[in-house]
Amino acid sequence: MNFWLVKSEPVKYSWTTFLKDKRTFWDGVRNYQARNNLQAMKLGDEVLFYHSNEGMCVVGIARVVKEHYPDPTIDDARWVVVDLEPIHTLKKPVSLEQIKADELLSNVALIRQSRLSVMPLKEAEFSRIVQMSDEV
DNA sequence: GCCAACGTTGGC
DNA sequence: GCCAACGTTGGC
Repeated sequence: MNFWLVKSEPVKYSWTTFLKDKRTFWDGVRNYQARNNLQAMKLGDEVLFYHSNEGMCVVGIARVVKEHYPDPTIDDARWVVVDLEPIHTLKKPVSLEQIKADELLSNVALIRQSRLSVMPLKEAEFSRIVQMSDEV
């Protein structure tokens, strides 16, 4: 299994909306690196959901329920989406500040490449963030 | 194929 | 609202 982190601006698509929808297709990715990450996602992979701009924290855990397929919102074969469903809301959101301050997380792309919207996480990084949310 | 100009993202 | 990072575009 692989682990990922996706970003969304709460103004555009928040965790709350996601919970209400129960399931969503992750669209809007228009960056090749992020796209490649989407394509690498496998059924059952776990995905941290991060609120960018407003909130700036990891708020929940989602799961890949359908692997990549062409983005239905655009007539352009280059872009793909995956389907995600929420599996857990973090008891305490983990802020960017906390992630930055943590030694184990100093290499995550969230910090090093702030503009990337879909990024892989190592299992250790994933579980570290979950641990910081007081869920263990 | 290089590079300047420009647009977008996202933290502060 | 500003600015740094960085991707994309287009002229040469």
